Amino acid sequence: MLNQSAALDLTFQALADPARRAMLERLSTGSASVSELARPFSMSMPAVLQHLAVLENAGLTLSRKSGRVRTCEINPQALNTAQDWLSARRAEWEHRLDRLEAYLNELQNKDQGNG
Amino acid sequence: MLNQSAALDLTFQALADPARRAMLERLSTGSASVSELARPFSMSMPAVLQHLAVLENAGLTLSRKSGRVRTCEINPQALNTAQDWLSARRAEWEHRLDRLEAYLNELQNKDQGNG
DNA sequence: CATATAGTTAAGTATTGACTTATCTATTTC
DNA sequence: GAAATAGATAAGTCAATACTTAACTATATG
Repeated sequence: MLNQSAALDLTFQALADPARRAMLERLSTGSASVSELARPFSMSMPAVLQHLAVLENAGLTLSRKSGRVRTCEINPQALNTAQDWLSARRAEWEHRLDRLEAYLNELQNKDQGNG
Repeated sequence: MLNQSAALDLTFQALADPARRAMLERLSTGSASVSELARPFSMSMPAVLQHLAVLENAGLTLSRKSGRVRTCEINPQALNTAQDWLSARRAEWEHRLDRLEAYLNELQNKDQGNG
């Protein structure tokens, strides 16, 4: 069990690499084998495996092996953590802007009363 | 000018650190000086400045100096890049699930026809 | 003007990250 | 069952991160 902050660390860290994002983009269109995921990259297989380990460790993907083929897929709830955090920040920030706007309106009304 | 992928690299990288997220959380409630942002942390001032530089370099924050005080704030459009990417992935992924569902329904209808 | 305050720069260290090559293990397929 | 295929593990390299302390520069304030 991982605390919220550590989960965000892993998630954002995993998303910070273009190769890993590309793998997620591929996976968001359907599951794929390791070699299939590796194909677009000019990168050794161990490098690809490390990227996949980062994704899986962050809970962004799942995989199971059948025969000699490992099939990877996106973990449904995966992006929630990240999206929720971003949404919360934006909500807070917009709330603050609303308050500021209300305050400015109030000031303006007072000015009109005084003018 | 930065390409889309490099911008995402910087953004997610910046978000991957708990101290930087905490600073953004603080800033999403209103602007703050450097020392104000530093206060909650048991971290040297240079370390705080480096975190702030990462945030600003990623376009997540803005700052200006007046007198001897530097005031930092959130950059409005900052979280868009990250949020858009996450939304796109989720959209793709859900679209795929919809297609799968449709396909499974189709299969079921055929089965009923054959039953 | 002396001193405290707010921030900045430089330089060094220790850890983590993103790879590499080489080697090795299972599974298919012919 | 020999050879190709799919993936895994080990170990090492190089650069980037996340800090540190020390020293320095402005701007306020008593």
